[in-house]
Amino acid sequence: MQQAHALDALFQALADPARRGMIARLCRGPASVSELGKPFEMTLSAVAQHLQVLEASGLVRSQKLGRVRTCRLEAKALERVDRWLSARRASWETMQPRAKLEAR
Amino acid sequence: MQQAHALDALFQALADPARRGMIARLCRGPASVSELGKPFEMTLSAVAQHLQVLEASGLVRSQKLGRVRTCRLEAKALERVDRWLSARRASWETMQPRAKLEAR
DNA sequence: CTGATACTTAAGTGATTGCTATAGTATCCC
DNA sequence: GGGATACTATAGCAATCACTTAAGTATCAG
Repeated sequence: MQQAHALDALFQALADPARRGMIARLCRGPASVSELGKPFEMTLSAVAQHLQVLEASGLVRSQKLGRVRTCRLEAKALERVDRWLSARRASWETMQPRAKLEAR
Repeated sequence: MQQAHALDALFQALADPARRGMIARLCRGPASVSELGKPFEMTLSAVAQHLQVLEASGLVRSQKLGRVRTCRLEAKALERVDRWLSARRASWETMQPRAKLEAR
C-alpha cells in the first residue's frame, strides 16, 4: 500500500483532542489561527504546531491574508479515512456472520 | 465530551501501519499472536506490544487457550470511530455548500 | 511613526513510542 | 522427563510528541 504513510499521518493527526476540536470547528466554516485556539488553554505557539500537524496530514489547508491566516477543512482527507474504515467494514461483514452470533 | 479519551486511544491505535495491518487481518477472522505478526519483520515481543495497544483501545479482544492467545476484532470500536467521522461529515455538509463551489 | 495584533521561529523539556534483547513461564508432543 | 512452541515480562534506548518560553517579523489602526 502506497498511502500507508498518508493514513499514518491522518490517524495520528486525529489522535489528539485539541486537533479533533479544531477539525470540528472547521467543519462549521473557516477560522483564523487564534480563533481555532480560543477554546483551548494553550499558547498560540502550541496551537500553531497542532495546525502544522493538521496541514501536514492534509486535513487542513490555509492561506495568509494580511496578518491573518485563515484555515479551512479539506474534506477529501476525511473521506480517505472513511474509505479505509469502509473497506474494513466490508471485509468484516462478508466474513463474520458467525462471529456476530457467537459474540459476548 | 466524556469519550474523548476513548477516541484518542482509537485513533492512536490506528495510526500505525502494523496495527492497521493486524486489524485488516482480524477483519477476515480470528488469529493467534504469532499469526498476526507473521507479515511483519518484527520480534514477537513487538507484535505483543502492538496487540496491547489494540486491546487497550478496545479494537481487539483476546483469550488464551492453552498456550495460544486468540485475538478477534471488536467491531463496536470501529463503529465508534465511524460515528465520529459521520458527525463531522454531517456538520460539514449542512454548513459548507458554498465552500465546495469556491474550492480551488 | 507607534503601539497593538497575529502570527512565526527556535530552542528546550519531560513524557510517550516503537522497537530490541534478554530472560522468563506455561503448554504441548514424543 | 525434555525439548520445542507460544507467548509474557522487563529493561533499555533512540526518536517523536506536546507542550513551554523567549524572541522574532509582518501587518493594521490611529
